[in-house]
Amino acid sequence: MQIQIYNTLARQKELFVPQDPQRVTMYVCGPTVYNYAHIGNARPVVVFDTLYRLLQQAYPNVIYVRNVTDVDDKINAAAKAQGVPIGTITERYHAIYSQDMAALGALPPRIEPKVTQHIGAITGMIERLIANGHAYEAEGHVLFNVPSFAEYGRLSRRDRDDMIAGARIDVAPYKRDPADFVLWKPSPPDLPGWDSPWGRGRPGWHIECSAMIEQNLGTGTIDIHGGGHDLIFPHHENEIAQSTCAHGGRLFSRYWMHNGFVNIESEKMSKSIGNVLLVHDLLKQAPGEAIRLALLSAHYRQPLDWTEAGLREARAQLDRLYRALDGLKDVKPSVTRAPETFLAALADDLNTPRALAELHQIANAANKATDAAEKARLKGELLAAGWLLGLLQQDPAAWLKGDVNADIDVTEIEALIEARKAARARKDWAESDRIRDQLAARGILLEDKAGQTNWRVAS
RNA sequence: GGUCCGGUGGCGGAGUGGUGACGCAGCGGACUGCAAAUCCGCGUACGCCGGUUCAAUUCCGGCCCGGACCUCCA
Repeated sequence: MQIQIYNTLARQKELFVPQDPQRVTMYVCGPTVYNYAHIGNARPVVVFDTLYRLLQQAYPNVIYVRNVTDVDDKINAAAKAQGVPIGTITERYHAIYSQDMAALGALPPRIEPKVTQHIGAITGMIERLIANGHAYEAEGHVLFNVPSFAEYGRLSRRDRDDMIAGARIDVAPYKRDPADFVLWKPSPPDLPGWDSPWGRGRPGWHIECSAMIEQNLGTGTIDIHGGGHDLIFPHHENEIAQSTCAHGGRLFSRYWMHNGFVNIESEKMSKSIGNVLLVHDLLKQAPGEAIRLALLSAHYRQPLDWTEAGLREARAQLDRLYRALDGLKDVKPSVTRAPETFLAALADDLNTPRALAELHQIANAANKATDAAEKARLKGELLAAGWLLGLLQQDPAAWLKGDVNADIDVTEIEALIEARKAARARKDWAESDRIRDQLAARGILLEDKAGQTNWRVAS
């Protein structure tokens, strides 16, 4: 399979050629665990999970690393506000994060490194950068010296003057150059800190990722580095500077991928507007699978407008797809590979809208199929294609009957269906329709098919 | 100001130098006791103005509108 990836470094699609096809490596910037994840945090998780699934289809050994940032000033603030140690905050929210992302169908990454377990790697890397002349100590801080790296600005296509002109924060007096950024900063006694050659302190944000990549994937070139669009500058630019300079100029990552942002009902999601949607809350309103489909319904590089209508539509789409699968419930799938048209869509820079269109085509063919062999093939294709998107792996009946309201139970539904069947047998249409309406009023929809009556929950 | 991305039918959203992806909603038909589901069909969409071309929504130029980023926000 030939995979095309839009490489931010080149600003164009490129053929994906891994450094070593036997060991494909991907690193994605993960969460800072101090709060519930919002829908914007979920997009890269779902997008790169889909890429992970595709890569696994194409390569035997894909090492996907997604970090957990468990040292951060926002964590410190949350711990202080709640009067608990930072570990209490980070463990709590990491656990919630893992649950919520699993509910969205995201596979766990192969490696999930934590910053607190990589302090040695961080200080080691900083020491090398100082020895190389790329970093320096000043007033308890260690800073990366940006002018020492000629390529700085290549990823974000900024030149130094712009960066300085655009700086919104007063330049600290100890910086040699206004663009220099912090690798290590001192910690007062009331904040978490680790002993280092530069005194007790904690790592800057950017160095964490460089060090975790180095410790988990080595000092060689990684294949894919991903994250949100906003991370291009400064975070990824700085990672490139740190890792390239610490690795003797070796290429850091072959491909850089960035997902677009999520807006909420056409507005930017922000705390000040008060429209931040937490995955944890959305999961109470809709199945994780519907949320996932909604996130995959636009191409990953485009902005995604999150709306209630969009979520409803995602649910309706899944109803249709699961109904097709339900129609094949007695069929044994005969293939385990998605059709080429579907794979081609995903392999074209993860074109999930096109892949979804192909999925609907398969469902349509499945609904029409009468030949047993064709049904068996289509069922296999539906399941295999669904797996690549992280969809359609539930029992169709479980999806269609899943959210039965507490005020009605299955026995009662089935008793009413039996009563209706009897009424229909004696052509008592008034009674038959009365029962159907009664169930509909309680959110249960009936479908008469081939002499049988199926029911499902209205979505 | 700099860097970058968009403007496609009622809605979402792909894509393409020349048969209107796909889904949701709607309408008509088949099926059904009637429905639902399913299947079939329908809607003359490509921001504006020029240019290139036999042909542009698709390429080029200009304009208008919207959005993102510009030192720690996915």
